[in-house]
Amino acid sequence: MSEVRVRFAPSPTGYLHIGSARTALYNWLYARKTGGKLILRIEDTDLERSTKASLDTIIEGMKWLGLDWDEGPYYQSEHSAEHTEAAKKLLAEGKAYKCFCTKEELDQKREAAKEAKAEYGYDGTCRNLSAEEVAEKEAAGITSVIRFKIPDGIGEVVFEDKVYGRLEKRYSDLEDFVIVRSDGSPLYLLSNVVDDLRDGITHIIRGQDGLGNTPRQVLLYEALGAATPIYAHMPLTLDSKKAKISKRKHGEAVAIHFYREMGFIPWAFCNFIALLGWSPGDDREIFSREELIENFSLDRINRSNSVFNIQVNDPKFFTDPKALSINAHYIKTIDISELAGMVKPVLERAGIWEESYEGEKREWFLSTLDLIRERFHTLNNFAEGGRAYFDDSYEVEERALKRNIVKSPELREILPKLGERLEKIEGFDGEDVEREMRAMAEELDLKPGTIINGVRTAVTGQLAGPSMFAALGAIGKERVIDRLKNVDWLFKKAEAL
RNA sequence: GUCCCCAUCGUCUAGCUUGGCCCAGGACACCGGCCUUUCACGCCGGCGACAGGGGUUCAAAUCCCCUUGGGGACGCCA
Repeated sequence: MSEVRVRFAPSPTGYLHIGSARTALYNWLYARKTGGKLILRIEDTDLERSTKASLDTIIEGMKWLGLDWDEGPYYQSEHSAEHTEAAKKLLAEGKAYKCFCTKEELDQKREAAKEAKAEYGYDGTCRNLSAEEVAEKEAAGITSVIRFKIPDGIGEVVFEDKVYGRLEKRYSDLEDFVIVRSDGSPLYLLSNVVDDLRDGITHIIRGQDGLGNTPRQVLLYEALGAATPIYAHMPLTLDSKKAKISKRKHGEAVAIHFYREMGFIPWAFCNFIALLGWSPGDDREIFSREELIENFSLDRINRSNSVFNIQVNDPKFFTDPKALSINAHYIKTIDISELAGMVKPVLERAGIWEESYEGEKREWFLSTLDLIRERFHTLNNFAEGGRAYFDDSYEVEERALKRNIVKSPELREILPKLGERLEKIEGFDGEDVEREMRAMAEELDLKPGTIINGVRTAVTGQLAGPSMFAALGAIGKERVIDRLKNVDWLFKKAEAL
């Protein structure tokens, strides 16, 4: 059996979104699994809408996701001569014909048919023009498009889809479609087939929205005297209202770069989208690259569409909760030095990165990450909820302020005093600190929790976090004492509430 | 309007090919409890689905039909 060759063929008319990323991922997985090749081909024949900026974000997105390709990028627009050549061949063989209907006429007919609730396919006006009629119209300077001629008779196109099984389409349900515009430029249906032929594509893995094109493309392969590739149509990704995901409607929340900006680990994101329409057949949901490649197969792709459950205006989730939970899983379990490499750019962007984290403070940096990563969901959390561990510029959470400061105004005096007491103790290990706090609580006849939670709020700005004493150890004696002695800002904030 | 595809918890899904092991399993979310100085940590528990109706069969989530619902395609877009 010959080598598997698959392709990812985006059109550069926007950013890479969830749906296209998943298509890219499935193609990549299949190529890697079979030891085949993934070809990246840019379908830029729509010059009007294609942009360089869009192309760049698509490539960046692929790279960020870690989906590498073996050939390309190839550009469809560079092969338009081949496409029109193929069209001419079909024309010469009588498998296509020139159509002189104008766009306006056709639009009108389509509108009329729509209103009359009738079928609105092409009616075949120019299908049987004689050579003389064609010559006459051309002599009169009327421009024409080239239409592919659907075979006559009551036959049907039959093809096998890896996901949907055997599919058939009657010729009578197909209309003669345009393959070359009146300006001589080729159209997608044709270009796509010609390119796939040239690139030696063996398997076409694409979204189910391409299913309607398949019968026509199969006909094109046959007319061109070529064997058809193997098809695998994947179900679509819908939004929570069950509408197809689109850039226009959903904006940033479906853009790949959005997930990078929000602090996703690339592979965690791949892991998540892989599960939108595919499952291994058992309960596993977390896969390393190698495991996913190993387990992936086309025939375990679902047939039904899935919902990408984006939450809008949800204070807790900015995207599908499951995506977040998978990301959190990776944050918790990934190798700590690998995590450090991912947190670095986040801290840099937040302006709180220090070179020493890769030098003399590396030990401290790694153990601190390990301490706080437990309850984080995104990499950005390290610069948000984790900010106090790295810098003094942290904010205080309103909920923490209300619960731990507003209710205990006496802390305004107590916290600085605690700072002084801690200053006097020898070391700074958890036990000593804890003993000191509890002793102080007893002396003042307060619940230990009041002091401990007050300290948490003052020193980290957070309501939640790791064990307080471990946290203090990570932040360090000096900074802790400093923060405890200067709690006025907190109480001013509390008063301002 | 025509054609095509799909249909299991709120969401992602397992089970459907080869009916019985499924009064349907897991994950996320949600709710409750425990742990604790705290928590979007952890642990334990709970809620929660075979769209509806007909068949076939000793037996149907699994097979067949109809209805309903959802999606897609029908461009001189890709």
